[in-house]
Amino acid sequence: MARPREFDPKEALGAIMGVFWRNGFEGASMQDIEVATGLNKQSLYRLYADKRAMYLAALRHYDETEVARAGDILSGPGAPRERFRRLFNDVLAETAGEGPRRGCFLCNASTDEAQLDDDARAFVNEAMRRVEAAFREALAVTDPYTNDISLRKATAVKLLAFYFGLRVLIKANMPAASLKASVRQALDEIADG
Amino acid sequence: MARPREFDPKEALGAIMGVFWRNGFEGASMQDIEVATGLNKQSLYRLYADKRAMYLAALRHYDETEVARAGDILSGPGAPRERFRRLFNDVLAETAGEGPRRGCFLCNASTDEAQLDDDARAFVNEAMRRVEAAFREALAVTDPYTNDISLRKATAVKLLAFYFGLRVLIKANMPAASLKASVRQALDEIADG
DNA sequence: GTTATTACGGACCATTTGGTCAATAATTTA
DNA sequence: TAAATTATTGACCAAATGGTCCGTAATAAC
Repeated sequence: MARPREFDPKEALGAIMGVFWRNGFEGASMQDIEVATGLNKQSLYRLYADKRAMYLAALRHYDETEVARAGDILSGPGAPRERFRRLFNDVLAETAGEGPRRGCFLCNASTDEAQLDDDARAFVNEAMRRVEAAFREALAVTDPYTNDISLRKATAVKLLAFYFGLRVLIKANMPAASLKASVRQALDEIADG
Repeated sequence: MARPREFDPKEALGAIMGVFWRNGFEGASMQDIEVATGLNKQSLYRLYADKRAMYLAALRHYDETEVARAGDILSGPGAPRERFRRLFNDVLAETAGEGPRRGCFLCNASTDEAQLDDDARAFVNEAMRRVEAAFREALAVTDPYTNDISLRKATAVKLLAFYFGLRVLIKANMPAASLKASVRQALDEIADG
């Protein structure tokens, strides 16, 4: 039929996500995106209607990779405390190397709120709710969370706040040792059957 | 000597802070700032060298007002749990009305990191450390925190993460009732002599 | 009132922004 | 090989960006 595409759209999307994750919506210029993807504008604009569509696609991609990863960890084996230990350790891994601490794209996006259209804002809020739901389900596997629904809900939101706050502190370069100690305490407060 | 200024620079700074708080660095245009302050560019540029200087001044202003307010609350009377109850209630007050939920300027600024110069980044991180120190001091007034320093430090960072996470969730429009329940649980976990 | 000094406001500037167009190159079908 | 279709590229555009300049207005000192 016609000339085949020379690049992988999924790979490009990954690069786009990286740029928005690091720079935010306004902070990312189309030139940044061109450089990061190695594509020029025309190729990008054939994939996405405009910059907002790219941002939304980046959010979705984050949801399908990073958020899904957290979901997988939480739905794995073990009692709640063990599940959250895996999750928090996974997050803390970012503090190990000397690499850049990117924080949580959802938190960053939530901050960008003023610039975001309704679709993006709604998506961010909904993704956060899904993380909350995953937290609740991870708790529900043992008592007292299995039966005490309001305890389960409150604990899930409390851990969710801790989780996002942890990622903020990671981005703010809080020393890894401090963060580890706080994680240990947060985990100890999870009831373990 | 000369014509007196017709506006109050502190008032203008308050308006500037509001704009950056809401929109972030890149998201705030000079025009936004002109509108918010009611001043034109020339007057603004006589107060500040450039946009970055305005942003840094806005951060300092936030530190001197909002962060200081948190410090005041935490250094007030009462056992740790009571102090943190006051702090968290103060934060939750933002969820009461239908007004905009601005979140925490420090968190937002931390997110803007890529755009920020070293001064601003350093200031944000340092301000967060000061909040952490205020948390530690609020805990230190009663046992077991008075004597167990490592417990005090870990608890302070844990509460700090919860605090920032709470503000992220507030901005993400999490229902006030959920947040309140999580706060109650977080408070209950503070040892109270 | 004159002069020096400062504030103000709008016109102005170069650059960058997100976004488009048209010309060319590559590929498949017929 | 010819035609049709699509990818790629760089030139291009209007608008908005951060920032400057300059003429005018207002005030204080003398």
